[in-house]
Amino acid sequence: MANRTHIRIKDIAEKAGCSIGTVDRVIHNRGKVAEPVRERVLRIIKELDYKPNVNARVLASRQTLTLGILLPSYKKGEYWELPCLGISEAMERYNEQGYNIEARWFTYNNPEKFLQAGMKMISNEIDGIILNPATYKESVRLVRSFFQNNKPFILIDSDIHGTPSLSFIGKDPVQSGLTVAKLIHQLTRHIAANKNIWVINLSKSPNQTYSLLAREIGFMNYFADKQLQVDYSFQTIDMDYSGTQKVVDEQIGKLLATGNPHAIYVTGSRVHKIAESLKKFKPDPKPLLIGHDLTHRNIERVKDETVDFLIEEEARRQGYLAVESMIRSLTYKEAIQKKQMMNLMIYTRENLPL
Amino acid sequence: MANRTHIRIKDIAEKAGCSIGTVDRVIHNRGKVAEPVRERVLRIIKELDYKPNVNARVLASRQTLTLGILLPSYKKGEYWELPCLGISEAMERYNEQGYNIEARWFTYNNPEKFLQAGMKMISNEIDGIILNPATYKESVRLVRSFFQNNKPFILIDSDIHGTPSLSFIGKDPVQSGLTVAKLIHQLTRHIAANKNIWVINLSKSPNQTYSLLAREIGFMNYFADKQLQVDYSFQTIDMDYSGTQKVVDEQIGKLLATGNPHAIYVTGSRVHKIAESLKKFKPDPKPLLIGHDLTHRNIERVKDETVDFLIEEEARRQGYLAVESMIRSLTYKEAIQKKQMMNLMIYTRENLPL
DNA sequence: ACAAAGAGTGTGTTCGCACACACTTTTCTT
DNA sequence: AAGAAAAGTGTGTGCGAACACACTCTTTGT
Repeated sequence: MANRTHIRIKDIAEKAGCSIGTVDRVIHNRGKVAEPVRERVLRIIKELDYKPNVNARVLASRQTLTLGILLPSYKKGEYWELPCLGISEAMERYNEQGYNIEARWFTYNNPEKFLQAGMKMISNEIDGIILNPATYKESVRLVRSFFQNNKPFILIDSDIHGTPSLSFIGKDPVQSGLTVAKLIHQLTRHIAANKNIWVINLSKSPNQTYSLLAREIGFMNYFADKQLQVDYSFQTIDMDYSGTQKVVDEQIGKLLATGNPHAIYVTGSRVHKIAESLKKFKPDPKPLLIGHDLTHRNIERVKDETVDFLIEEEARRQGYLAVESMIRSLTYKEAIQKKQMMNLMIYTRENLPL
Repeated sequence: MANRTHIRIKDIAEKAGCSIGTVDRVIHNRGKVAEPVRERVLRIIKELDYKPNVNARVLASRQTLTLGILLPSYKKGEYWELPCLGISEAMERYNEQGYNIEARWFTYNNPEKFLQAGMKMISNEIDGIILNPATYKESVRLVRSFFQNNKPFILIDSDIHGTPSLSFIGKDPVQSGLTVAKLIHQLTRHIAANKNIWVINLSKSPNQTYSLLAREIGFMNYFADKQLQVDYSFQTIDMDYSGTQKVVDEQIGKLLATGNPHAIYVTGSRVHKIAESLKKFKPDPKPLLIGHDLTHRNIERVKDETVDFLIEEEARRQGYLAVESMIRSLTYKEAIQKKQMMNLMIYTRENLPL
């Protein structure tokens, strides 16, 4: 019961010898306040370590926040569904609690659409933007416009370094590659022969190219650092994934004809496609298969152990945090952590969630 | 701006043709309400899917919640520090937001103390209890008292099945064991010889015994299921950890004299002790070393790769969620999920957090 | 028949903050 | 010097829910 633990703006006003209205003006940087008074109030706020009561704030300011969401288009079960689920979850949760958060969704499947949709958001009454950057050039252009139009934005999944974003939420793809390399190294180190490793870049949307490449770089770096090139031979395969399983099958078939790898690393989220192929060709011994992201299809393949390990970067949480960070920033002008790095999770059949 | 999205008790009152006071009485089950009115109100609440505004609630009800925390005693850097950090973090966060959460901490290092401290909490003005159960017998006794005295409680880390707890927060230790087994299996499968595995139970506090045993069971089950007994030979070692590294060293020294294992699984959180020993004896080839929990010391050993993998069960988050669940339950009478299972994380040098 | 007890209901204040508004005092204009 | 503009400040209302209180209308006992 007894709660004079929290200090209120009223307390500050009393100590500063002014009214709560003035304190309010200082806190929100609005209206005019005499300089000495402002300083006094700010000093007292610091001294008393004033923390605004979030509940009272939300209750009193019945503003509606409109978020603009700009992400690659996706089909059900694909990677981008996960961040979207996180975004929706966060919005629901905040709305239930009395906030008024709205979203305007935009998707893209090529750089032009990306730029186009992004520009639309500027004119609209959108308070903050959450986006995944497509190609570098377009992203830079877009971000510049955001900045000039004073639209705060948060990047998720892929970063554009040196950008004036509120925050980047995601993970260093190089680190992902390193982790996969460590796994493959450890899992194959007792194989006597020279180890044959495939690295498959399976993607269609050009936007993913960067992070896939970065993963590959991390992957290769691991082996280079440990000077393991003698024991391993690598083959990088860029598959232009056009949509059908058949195309994948064909290519895998051809490749298998040239030899059976000990391990396959699929740098994107479509490792299940490779798993399907492998199911058909049944190479013996079955190569170790590692990929990324907990999509439904990938999870199924881990369950039947055609995929051995999945790495994931808390895709869903990325979306959740993006919304949360944006709300905090917009409604309380709170400073947001510039980089919010996700954990890298390693999943296998035995520790799948659920 | 335009927000008639949320419905308020006032809206319900209007539709039901009564005052907000009456609605309030229905919602909180207090005071007298005519049966037909109560039913009408309840119906409307359902129909309109009324969700109370959390902010208004917290703001209006300036109650102080006192939580009783009953956990094993620990030194800095040990496992139980992690859940405690989570608990503190949650309390801080909620207090910052206008709640008034207090905690009363109790620790134990033997079953008697456990029971004793637990009983103390009943008499005190404690609104809810978060505890880790010690031995089975004492836990059952204590939990019965809680129940009879109408003290809600949440179990973390270890479960007592069939207990009338608000929630259990943790992970099935059998699953942990399975996961470690999978890792060790995969990591050693290409070793030609018969594989020699040590399972070390290193603990002093009897309360941990159960989860350690369960992990061992899960571990063994994996190999049994896959009928791998032919390829593997296991040696279970119960080390009565008395505190000094020396004792551990001695025992490890003796064991190594009898042969070099291919892999070592330490079922508790003290794998760093084994790592230290291994550093001294330098068995060649270095056995694979796997243990549990992201304690500082374990993290150091993963960094220098004397420990190869750590499994963890989101220890910190367990504490956080326990507090959060308790608050939700106490202040809003919200129903809490009976079992909140944590993710099993696999960590190695390349994907350590931070 | 009248008071007391009980059942059922409505009103008003409060929580801490946001924000609109009104107000006073000072400083410019011409 | 008078009026306008700017600078600076305080008050009041409302957000949605909790809770105390006061009130009306029955029912019961004597």
